Amino acid sequence: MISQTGEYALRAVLYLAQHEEGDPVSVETIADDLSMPRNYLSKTLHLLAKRGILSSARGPRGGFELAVPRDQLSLFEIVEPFDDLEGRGQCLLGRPECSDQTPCAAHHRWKDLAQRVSTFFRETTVDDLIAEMNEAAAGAAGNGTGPD
Amino acid sequence: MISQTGEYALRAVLYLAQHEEGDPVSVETIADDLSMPRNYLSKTLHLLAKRGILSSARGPRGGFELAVPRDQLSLFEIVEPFDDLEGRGQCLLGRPECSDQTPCAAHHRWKDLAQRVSTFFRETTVDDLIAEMNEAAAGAAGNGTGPD
DNA sequence: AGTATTTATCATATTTTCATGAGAAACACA
DNA sequence: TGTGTTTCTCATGAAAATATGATAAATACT
Repeated sequence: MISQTGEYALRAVLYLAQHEEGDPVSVETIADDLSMPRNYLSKTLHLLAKRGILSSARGPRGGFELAVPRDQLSLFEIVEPFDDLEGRGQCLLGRPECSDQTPCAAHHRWKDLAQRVSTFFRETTVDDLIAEMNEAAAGAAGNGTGPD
Repeated sequence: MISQTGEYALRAVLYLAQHEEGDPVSVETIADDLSMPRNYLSKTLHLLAKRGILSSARGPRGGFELAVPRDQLSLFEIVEPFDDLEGRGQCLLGRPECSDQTPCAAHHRWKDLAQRVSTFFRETTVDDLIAEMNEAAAGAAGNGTGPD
């Protein structure tokens, strides 16, 4: 659905959202914890910083941190620099123009689903996912399954 | 959503479904009409033939044609040899295992949509798309917009 | 049999994506 | 001012996806 790079971006931002207290987090730490290629992640996060989604600082006590409140940061903004989620690539048959007026063979059956995917990325925030993780963790704890 | 190759496969099969009367269609013809790389398409269709979706014949009057009734051929079968639509790649965060029991942060919000996409490919047939094209064409004809 | 046509197959090239490595630039702290 | 830490940037490499070209194998037709 999304590229490897987009997935790295998403997971790294999620990680930063969970470690918001205190100093920024270094690429080294993120890459180690999430098993990602260090320098590649560095470039990826740098681009998100240029987009204003993260802030970066060099030198000791430097690193990356969120530059936007978690509940105002959509998945779309994180992934969009790396993957074309809308516009081109929207048409299942790859047509540059595919609309209600100039539909491809799949248009009417596909567009609703494509729209839902688009909406998912635009309306789901980082905060939503963090909240869901916490709920899942809490649910597991009270489940008899136990933590760990 | 799907790879270039998967898209070629889909469009070519659709083309074959629209030209089912008479002789098989040569790769040359399809590639020309749909603006696809000829030899690459040849390999792509060859794989579909090995899967039993198309039948191929060499020599004069040879070419490809559907080996399965249009209304029994799902988009899934056509695209699956080229794109992993289910299983891996299903998890938005790329986890090898992601289920209700071991959910990723996005699992609960994403799975319904992923399921819908999966269902779309499994349940939509070539015949469905052809029918929709014909309806669209008929609609345009009666619309005042006119054909052409 | 011979010839033209068409798929099948192999070798290779190109492009894009993903990844690694080294050094420059900025910064905190002593 | 110096030193170590970290991002930034560039150069390069590896792998996968996409594409091209040439030839072999099969077939229909004369």
